[in-house]
Amino acid sequence: MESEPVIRALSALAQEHRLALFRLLVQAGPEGLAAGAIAGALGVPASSLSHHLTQLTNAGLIVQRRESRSLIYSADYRAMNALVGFLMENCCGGGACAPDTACEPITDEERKSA
Amino acid sequence: MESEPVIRALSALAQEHRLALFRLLVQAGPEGLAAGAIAGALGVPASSLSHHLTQLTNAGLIVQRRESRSLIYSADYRAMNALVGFLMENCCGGGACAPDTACEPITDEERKSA
DNA sequence: TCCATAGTTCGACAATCATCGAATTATAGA
DNA sequence: TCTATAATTCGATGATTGTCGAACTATGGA
Repeated sequence: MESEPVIRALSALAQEHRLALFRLLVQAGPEGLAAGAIAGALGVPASSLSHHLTQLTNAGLIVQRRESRSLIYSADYRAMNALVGFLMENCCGGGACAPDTACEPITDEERKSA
Repeated sequence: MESEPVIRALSALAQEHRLALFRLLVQAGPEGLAAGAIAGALGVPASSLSHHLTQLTNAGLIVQRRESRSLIYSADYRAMNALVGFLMENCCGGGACAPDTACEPITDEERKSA
């Protein structure tokens, strides 16, 4: 994987409203949400939201589909997973560097106790 | 976890040189690398690099230690893992949304075939 | 066709960010 | 103490980004 699309994805997520938006869609699941519903949930003006939706779409993190007059957005889980994989890639030079937990996503247990 | 530190971490990584720098440290393992060695590896002027090192440090993604005249930087794996956990949090509303692979990091097999 | 609804594009402005040389601070050795 | 090495801080500059109202485009129903 090239690093340029990764930068785009990270830049897209590195913004308060877009991070909230992406997480909203991640939690909404494959059904997604209409642009208007998102604007309401986040309290962001329509034109600003549209700008953010474009950024996330260009980054490949979300996808758009039309349903009558509404445009429905949903998270692209594969893109998110690819991003995570890229960050973890060749952790510690590919060798044994530390307990497994150090190179894998934290477990639910760890997350709750944090 | 609050979203503000997550934004800081994502912003820190959303930059060509810092992403390369962070990945360099991830691959270098716990031993880390001296600032000068990093500057050489990335081909970035010392003052620019220092700026980036500060950003990554403030984001909690890397840590610094002194070893004689050199300052050694190394990746903080826990921070990276916490970041990943945050992005995955409550995926699909916490319910069964899709095959497991959709909410977990991709496997090595998938990564290679991409 | 005409109107209402759903979103996007445009344009301008303020704010933040990356860059890099010069000056500065910190450590170690002679 | 004096010098050399290692790295950071300072300061100025150009570029990118977030914001939002107004104007525009697209769809669907009467």
